Amino acid sequence: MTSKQRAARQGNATIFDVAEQAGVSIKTVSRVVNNEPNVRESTRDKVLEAVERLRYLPNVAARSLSGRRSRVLGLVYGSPDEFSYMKDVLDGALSACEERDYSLLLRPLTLPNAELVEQVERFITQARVEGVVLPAPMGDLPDLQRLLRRLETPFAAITPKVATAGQVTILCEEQAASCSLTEFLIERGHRAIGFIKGDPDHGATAKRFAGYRQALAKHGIRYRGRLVRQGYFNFDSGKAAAAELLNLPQMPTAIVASNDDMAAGTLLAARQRGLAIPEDLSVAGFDDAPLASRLWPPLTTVRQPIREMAKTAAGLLMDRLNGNATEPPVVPFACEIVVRESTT
Amino acid sequence: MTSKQRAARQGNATIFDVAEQAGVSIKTVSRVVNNEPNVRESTRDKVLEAVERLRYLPNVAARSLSGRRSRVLGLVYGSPDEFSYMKDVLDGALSACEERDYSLLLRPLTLPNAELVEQVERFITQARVEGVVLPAPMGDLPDLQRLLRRLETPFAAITPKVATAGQVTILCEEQAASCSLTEFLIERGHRAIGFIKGDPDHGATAKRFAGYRQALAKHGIRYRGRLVRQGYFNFDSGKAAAAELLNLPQMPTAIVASNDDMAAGTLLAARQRGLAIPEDLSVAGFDDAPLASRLWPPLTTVRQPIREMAKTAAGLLMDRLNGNATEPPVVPFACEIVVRESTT
DNA sequence: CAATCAAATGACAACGTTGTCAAGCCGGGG
DNA sequence: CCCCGGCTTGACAACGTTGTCATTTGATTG
Repeated sequence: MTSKQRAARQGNATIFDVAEQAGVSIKTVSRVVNNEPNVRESTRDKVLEAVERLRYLPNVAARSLSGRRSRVLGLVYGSPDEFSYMKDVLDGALSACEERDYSLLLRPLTLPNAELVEQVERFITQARVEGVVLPAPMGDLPDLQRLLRRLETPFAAITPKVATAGQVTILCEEQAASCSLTEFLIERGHRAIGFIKGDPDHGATAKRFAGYRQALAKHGIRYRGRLVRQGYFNFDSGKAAAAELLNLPQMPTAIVASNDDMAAGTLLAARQRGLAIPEDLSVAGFDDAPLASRLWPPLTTVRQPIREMAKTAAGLLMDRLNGNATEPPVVPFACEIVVRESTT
Repeated sequence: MTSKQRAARQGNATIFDVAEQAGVSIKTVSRVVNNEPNVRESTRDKVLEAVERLRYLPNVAARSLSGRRSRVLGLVYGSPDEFSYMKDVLDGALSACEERDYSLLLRPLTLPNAELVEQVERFITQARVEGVVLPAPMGDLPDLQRLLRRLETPFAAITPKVATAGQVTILCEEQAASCSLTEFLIERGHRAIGFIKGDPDHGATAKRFAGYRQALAKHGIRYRGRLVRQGYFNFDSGKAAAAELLNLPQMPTAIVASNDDMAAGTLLAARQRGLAIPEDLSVAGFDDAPLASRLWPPLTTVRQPIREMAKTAAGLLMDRLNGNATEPPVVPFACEIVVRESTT
């Protein structure tokens, strides 16, 4: 059986088949396929033609085994995380990987998790993951960062914090956005503005809260702790927190929830008290999840270009892995306020 | 440098290190690690101890290259698909893969797509994907099925159709569920029941519609085509279709939408006409997306155990790949009606 | 025209595992 | 006591690619 027949039968030609077809050595084929320099133009053409004809695709396992490079990126995320967020992260990361011919391996994690370090270490060493993308709030876990540094595995964190020295950091200006959102309400006459915080373990929580306080301070409005409640980025906690705020002797005229799911909970709590939105209460969220535009009334919220952020994160990470280190690796992204009908 | 030192430095021991440590050959280590028979108990213990001590993890690339097996499963999905659905599919498939030490590679596809076959072929051959999981509606694409058969790549389809002879088929009894849902409304006195169909390219669309008609027939209610509108499984199409139904001279007293997103659109259309839900109009959806419980009023809908279905799909697929073919590979799953407040 | 040097190409080992096949070991039957 | 056969074990090739280094080629220079 000739190699050509073998290729046809198995549906995948090897580098030997291409070399034979093009009348060169396998090493030259390798050079052409990997865009290495020092190949004569005519030779390159011959090889590319053979590649084309045989529909040759390099075997990733052999590549990974031979070279140092596995061409695999890892994506570590919290499995119960809001999924519209993860969808965008996934889309962005995958599209970056596709451009550079990388694979993306997923590692969902349930938090909190005592075995986190062990699980991720296993994930990285076994699959020879070259680099890891950490969408928020994964970049905020000190244990994880320490592990990645120990394994000398570069990573790209999407996070509102800037603590990841030396690593790719995709920064969303959440504090500024939260401040703008709060100001938007202040400018429309609101003075008693409630705020529902997110999960304390997420870096975004502090930033969004800081933006709220910053806006109050800027406009000389006294901060009142009783207008602030703790939530956990989910519907039920938002509903409960909102119910408390609406029970206050002096009910706020507006509530900012730290994400859309909690804003949806706020809407429900308001409805249960017979309040009209936005006439009796303005409500704003964060994230511009698909949910936001499906609710009634549609939510005023803050949109982050998550997909682009994730694509940039993965892209810069791969650039670094390949030595094209474009400094500085800290890239800020701006958020945008989306005004809908839940606010007056 | 001894192999032990090398292992310590690089963070990953090889099979040689383990063999040396345990005083056996690499082949014996391989046998132990892969749970192959015919290894003396005492030998097995020695090896396992060495594995433990060196924190040995087999190199997936070498495994893939050497054996026929890549231990990689592919998940082909439509990238704009409803993502709560994909989240469950992903969760389920990943958890099955984790149990069996497989990796899962994702291949999102935008449909319709002329290059579909080429893209998937590349995906499968390059990464040496052993088998493919096809969540609905991917299992309904004839081109894709033909390709997979040509590549001799087994697959597991999650679909309401039963057309995938010889392959793992995870069946959701959507017609029965749709029938029950419609009957639920009929039993509560509704006679003029509108129906919003889904995307014609999805297998689920026909099944859900058939269930609706079945229920009408069963209760002697005449089918009226004007009460049925075409939608495309998204919010806007649902809203438009509902608006048409609500404009009818004889407005339906209930509307069944083929998924929750279209039901959300229906809610909005009803609100814009000043209708009270469920007093003036009952609305029901399909899928029990997170959205369903966040809307007002919360949606009556149909829940499918998607996560379990995907886990079973991936699990059975891997069992087949490993020769543990437990026939028959057609597994039906029942749906469940979730009654909430959008129906009277 | 020979010497020199850079560019182009190739031979071969290495990557870490599994598959194949042969060999060693051990107990039981003739 | 020897032989047989099954359980254990090991030696070695193979998987398909890249890295290293040597060799060939071709042009340039003295």
